[in-house]
Amino acid sequence: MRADARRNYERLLAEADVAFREHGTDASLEEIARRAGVAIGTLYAHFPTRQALLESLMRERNDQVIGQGEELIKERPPGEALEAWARISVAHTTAYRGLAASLISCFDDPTSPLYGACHAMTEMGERLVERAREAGGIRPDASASDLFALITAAAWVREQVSEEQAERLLRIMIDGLRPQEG
Amino acid sequence: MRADARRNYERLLAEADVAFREHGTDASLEEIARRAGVAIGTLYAHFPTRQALLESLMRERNDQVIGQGEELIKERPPGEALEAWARISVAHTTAYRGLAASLISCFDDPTSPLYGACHAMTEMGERLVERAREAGGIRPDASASDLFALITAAAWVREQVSEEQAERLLRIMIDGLRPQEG
DNA sequence: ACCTGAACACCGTTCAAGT
DNA sequence: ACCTGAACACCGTTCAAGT
Repeated sequence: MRADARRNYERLLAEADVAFREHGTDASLEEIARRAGVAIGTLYAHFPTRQALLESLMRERNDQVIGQGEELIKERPPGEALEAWARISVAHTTAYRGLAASLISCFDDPTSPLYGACHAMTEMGERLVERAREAGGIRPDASASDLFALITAAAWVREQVSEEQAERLLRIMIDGLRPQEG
Repeated sequence: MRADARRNYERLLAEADVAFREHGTDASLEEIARRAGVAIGTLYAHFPTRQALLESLMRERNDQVIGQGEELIKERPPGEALEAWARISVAHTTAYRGLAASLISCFDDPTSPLYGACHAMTEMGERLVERAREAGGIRPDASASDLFALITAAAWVREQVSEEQAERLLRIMIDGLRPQEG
């Protein structure tokens, strides 16, 4: 990659982050290009779709979330690790308004640039769920895709509503994941 | 209201319903006007905002949901009534893609045309929650706003994902609403 | 009292032409 | 190898002019 191209790439990512933070994932691509000091065609050359841009922005952060899952598995009892990782993932999915929707909609779309990210998260979820299930910490029928739906739903609520309210629903969902009597 | 105005009003509502069903609540207003056979200005004269249009579309349906809540209170035990009404409300909120977001975002915005609908739903939720709480059917700290968040979150998931997956998460959320051990 | 539709501002996306 | 920006298609919203 040529040096000027690399520089444009970095500036586009930085401005996209600013714009997505401020206006959500629907932010204007033209404004991102303008603020990065490049023509709109340059943005499209580097990122053919909005999802591709989003994927590049999330990549590092996503790796971190997976890494934190590994650590939790090593250091914490099953139920605790699962809940802690769910909370980390919700916070992660709250980076931009609209991100939760982008993530859940690529869950079963292998052609999406974000599919890899979803898949990696689901695999880590699978390990945490499996471990908690063996320990009897969660209901036996709970799956990794339930956890994924729970995380994105909690993040979506968090986008729209007070932190207190979002926390209350997250509490209810996590409790609902535990073994049920009767 | 003049007869021709009334006719335009009705046609706009009918076409908006078609468009929202097909493209979600972000459907093109210009297309709705075009299909209704009126100029775009006429649409704006009848419905100053997209939310106002949505509100008119939901009004009847909303009254029905409240009415069904009344019946459930009369005919069913507290826990059962609550769960049944939650399911009815989720289905109601699934009418158009994007409706769950519109509803939750007007929850604490009294200036929104949809505020009345949210408020009515929350009041009915309050009655059902109160009744279930007295019977010990739900956790003592659960509130009507928790129920509202739960319903919209479940509807949002349903918009994005298979009915089976949505049902699984709804089951988890409703179970999490029950009294928790420990 | 209601309707029309041009006008304005904005956006996503492509692609021929430039360096 | 990469960048530019005009061109096209589309949309939301307003408002002066018409009936």
